[in-house]
Amino acid sequence: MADKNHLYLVDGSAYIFRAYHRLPPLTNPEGTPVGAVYGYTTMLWKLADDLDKADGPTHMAVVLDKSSHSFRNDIYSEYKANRPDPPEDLQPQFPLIRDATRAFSLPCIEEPDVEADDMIATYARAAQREGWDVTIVSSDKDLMQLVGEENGANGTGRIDMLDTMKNARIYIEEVEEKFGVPPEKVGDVLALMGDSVDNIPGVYGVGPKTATKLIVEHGDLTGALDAAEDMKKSKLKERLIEQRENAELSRVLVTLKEDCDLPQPLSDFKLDGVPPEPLAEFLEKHGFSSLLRRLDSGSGSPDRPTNLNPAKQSTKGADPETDGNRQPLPDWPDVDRSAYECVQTLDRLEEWVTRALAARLVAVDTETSSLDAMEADLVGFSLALVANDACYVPLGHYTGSGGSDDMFAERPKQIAREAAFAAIKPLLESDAVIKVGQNIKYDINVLLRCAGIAMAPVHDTMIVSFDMDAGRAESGIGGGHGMDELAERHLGHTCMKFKDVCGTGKKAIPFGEVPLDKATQYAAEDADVTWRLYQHLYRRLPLEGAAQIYHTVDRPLIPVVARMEREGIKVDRAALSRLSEQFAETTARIEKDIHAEAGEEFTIGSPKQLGEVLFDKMGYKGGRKGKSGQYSTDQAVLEKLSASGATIADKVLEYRQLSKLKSTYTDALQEAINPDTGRVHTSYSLVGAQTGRLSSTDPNLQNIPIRTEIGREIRKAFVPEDGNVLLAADYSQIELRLAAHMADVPELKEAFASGEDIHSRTAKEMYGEVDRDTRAAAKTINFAILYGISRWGLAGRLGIEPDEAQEKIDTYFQRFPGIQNYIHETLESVRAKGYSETLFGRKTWFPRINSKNQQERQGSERAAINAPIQGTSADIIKRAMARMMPALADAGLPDVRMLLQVHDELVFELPKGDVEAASSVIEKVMAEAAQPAVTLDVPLGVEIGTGESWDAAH
DNA sequence: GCTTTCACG
DNA sequence: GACGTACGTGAAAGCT
Repeated sequence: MADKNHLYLVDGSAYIFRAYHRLPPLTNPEGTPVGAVYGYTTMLWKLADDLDKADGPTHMAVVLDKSSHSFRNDIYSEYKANRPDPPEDLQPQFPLIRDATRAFSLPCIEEPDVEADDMIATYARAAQREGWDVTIVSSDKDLMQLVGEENGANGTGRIDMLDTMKNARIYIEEVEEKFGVPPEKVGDVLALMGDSVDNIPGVYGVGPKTATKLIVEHGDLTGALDAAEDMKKSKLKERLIEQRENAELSRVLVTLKEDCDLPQPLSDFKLDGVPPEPLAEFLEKHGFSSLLRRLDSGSGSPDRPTNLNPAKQSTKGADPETDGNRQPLPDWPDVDRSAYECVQTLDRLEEWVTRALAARLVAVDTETSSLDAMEADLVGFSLALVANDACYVPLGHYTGSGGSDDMFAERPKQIAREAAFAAIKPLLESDAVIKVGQNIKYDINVLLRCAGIAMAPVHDTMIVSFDMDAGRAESGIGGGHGMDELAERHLGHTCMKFKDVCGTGKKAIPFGEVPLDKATQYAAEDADVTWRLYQHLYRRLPLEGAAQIYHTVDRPLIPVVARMEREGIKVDRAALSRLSEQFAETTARIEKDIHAEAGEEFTIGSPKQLGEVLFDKMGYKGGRKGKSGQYSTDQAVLEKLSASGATIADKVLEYRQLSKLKSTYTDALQEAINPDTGRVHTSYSLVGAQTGRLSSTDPNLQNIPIRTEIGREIRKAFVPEDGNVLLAADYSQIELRLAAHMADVPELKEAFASGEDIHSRTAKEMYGEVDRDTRAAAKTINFAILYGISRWGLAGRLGIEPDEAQEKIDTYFQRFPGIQNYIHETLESVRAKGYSETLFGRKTWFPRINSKNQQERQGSERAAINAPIQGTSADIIKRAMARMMPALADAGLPDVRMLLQVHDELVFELPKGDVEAASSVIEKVMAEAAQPAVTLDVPLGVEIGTGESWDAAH
C-alpha cells in the first residue's frame, strides 16, 4: 500500500443545523427551502475535491441521525426532551441531505437507537485500530473526546476533526485550548458542565471554567466528586455532593458508544474513482446552477482529481482523428481472454456477486437469442469488475441443432436459471451498485422480461460516448458509438467479432450453441471492454463539458425509453390486412395500365428501368443525374412530367405510393406484432441522430403516414385496448419558437406570445398582406431558414428563379435581422470551436465545417445552423419524457402509459376516465420542460387530442 | 453493400 | 466546367 488510508466521517445531521442558521434562506424552483442543503452540497464538494491532496480522504462516509430516539432515552427519559422541533423550513431539507449524499455516491450511515455521534465514534475507532488516519467533519464538542493518536494493529492511527464552516482543523492542541484538558478528559468536563440543549443535567452551577478547573486539579470526574468531601464549605461543595448522581449519569450520557454494530465494513467507504450518482441531475433539480456550471467547466468534481488538465479545446476546425478522442490510455493490462472465468456453480456466482457488491460498480452484458429485446431469450450474462477480472455465466447453452427446447439436446454444466437469477437480483437491483453497459437499455429489457430483474441504477458507455463525441466519428453501426469501434478508438483493442463466434449468413448458429470456452471469451470480453470504456469515457465527460446533458437529459431517459419499448402499441391486424389486399389489387391494375402505356412489361420499381422507359423509349425530357449516369425518376421529376401531360407519370406516382405503403407499412406492421404481447414494440436509439433526436427502428414508428388521406388509413390501425383511448400531445411549432428565442426575433416572439399564426405573421412582414399564397410561401421560407437556406433550394421550392429567391432571403433578413445574426454567430462559433451547442449544452461536432471541399463545407454549414434548434427541441421533449411518469403517478394516474415519441409528439394510452386529469398533467409537463435550466422568451404550445385511433387523436 | 426513393418531424 | 443545392432520420427494393 503506497499511501496511508484516511477516512473522513461527515457528521451530516450536525452540519445541516449550523448551515441552516448561517446561510440565506434559498429555495429551489419547486419552492422547497434548500439553503442548508446547498451549504451541505458545497461542503461535500470541497471535501471530495481534496481527494488527491496529501491529507485528503481515501475513504469517506456520511453519518446521519436515524431517529430522535436513542439508547440514551432509555437511560434517562429527559434526554434531549426539551429540544424544540427543528424550524419548519428546515424540516423538508433533511431528506434532501440523503439525496445529496446519494448524488455524490457516498455511503450514508443511519442506524436506529444510536446517535450519529456513536456511529462516528465506532467507525473512527475501528479505522484507528487498523492504523488509518481519521478526520471527523464536525465541530460538535462531544466528538472532541475522540481526537488523538493511538497505536493500532498496522501502525498509528490519528483522529482529528475538521470544522468546515470555520475551515479549521481541530487536534489535541485545539481541544486543550477549548476545554483546558486533553481529549480523553473532555467527557469528564462535559459531565460536570452539563448541556442545557441536550438536557444533560451536569452539576448545577458548574460551568466550563469550574468544570475544567476541577478536572485539572483532581484528575477525572470520580476524583473531583470524591474530593468534594474534603473541600472547604461552599456552594460548590454542597452541589458536588448533592448532585453526584446527576454527574455520574451525565458521564454516561456524554460517553460515546464506540462498539456499535457496523452496518458496512470500512472497505465500503473507499473513494476509488467511483463516479457520482447523477450529481448534475440533483444540482439542476434544486437550482444550484453555479455548481452545475462548475461541474461542466471541469473545475472540480467529486470523482475526478483536480490535478487533471482541463479539456483541451481545439481553436481551429475539429479533426476527428486528433481532437479529444485521443487520450493517453490508462495503465491497464492488455485484454487477456484466458483470464476470464466461466461460472458454472452457484458458489462461484455468489462469490462474484459479493465482490461486485463491494466494488459498487459492475459492467454487465447479456447474451441472447435475438437482437430484439422483446423476443430474445436469455442465454447467459457476463460481469466485469476490473480489467481482465470478468466472467461469463452460461444459462441456456446446449449442443446439437435441435434448438434450445430439444429434450434430447445435451447441456453443459450450468447453474439453474432461477437460482442464478435469485443470486444476481440483489446485485443488479441494488441502489448502491452502478451497473454499466453498452446500450444497456437492451439488457434492462431482456433482464426484466426473462428474469424479472429490474436493473438500476445504470450507466451506458454508448450514450456517454455520444454525448461527448456526436458527429466526431465517422458514423458506422451505432453511429460511431458501437462497442467495437469505441474499443478500437479509445483502447486500441480489437474485439472478438460476433460472427467469429456464431458464424454468418445461413451457417450462423444461435449463441446458445456456442461451446462454453468460446462463449466465455466472447461474452466476458464484452463486459471487460465495457468496464474499460466506462473508466476511460466517464472521466472525460466533465472535461468535455458533456456531464450536464448526460446526467440531466440522456441518462435519466434510459429507463423511460426502455419502458416505452416494453409497452408497445396495439395495431389492428385485420385492418392492415384489408389495406394490404386493397393496395395489392390497385397496384396490379395500375401496373397493367403502365405497361400498356409504355408498350412493354418492365419492373416499375426499378428506377433504372423506369428511367430508360420514360426518357429513352418514350422520349420525355428530363436530364441525367448523378455519378451513376442514371435518370432521376423521383417525385419532383415525375410531377413535372405529369404537368407536361405525361399521364404515365401520374400512374407511376400512384403505383409508387401504394407499393410503398404496402411493403413498408401494411405488410411490415403485421409482421411486427409480437406474438406474446399482441402489440408492436419499436426500438428507440438514443444515439441515432447527431442532433440528439431519438430514432426508431424495427419497425420505425416515427414515420407512419399522415400527410395523405390514403396514408392516414394506416394510422387508423393504431388503436387502444378496449376501454382505453389514445392521446397524442404535440408541441406546436416548437422549432420556430426556439428559433425566435435563440435568434431573438421580437416580431416572432410577439406573435407566439399572442397566439398569432406564425406563418401569417411572416407573410405580413414579408409581403405586407396575408392570403393563402403569401402564407404558404412564408411557411416555406420559415422552414428554409431553420434548415440553412440557399437561393437555389428556395427557388426550387417556391417555383421561382434563384435571383428572386435571393430577394426573398434578403427581405427576410432585413425584416428579422436577429435571424441573420444568429446564423452568422452560430457559424463563426462552430468554425472556431468545431461544435454547435443547444440551449441545454448538447454538443454536435462538425469536423468538415472548414473543409476545402465546398460541397462538404456548405453541407456542414447548413447542418450546423439547424443542429442547435433541432437539438434543443430534442432536449426539451426528452426532459418532458423523463418527468412524465413521475408526474402522472404523483397526480394519481398510474394507469396512463406513455407509448411513442415522434420528435415533437408523445402518444399515450389511458383509461377513458383518466383523459381529463391526464391531459392537464401532460400539457403542464411538456410546456414546462425547459425549466428550470432554461427560461424561454416564448411559451411552448402543446396541442392535445384523444380518440379511438392514432389518427383520431390528431 | 450501395443507390434510389419516399415515409415522417 | 461540372456539380448540386434544406435539416434530421429508416425501410424497402433493385442492382452490383
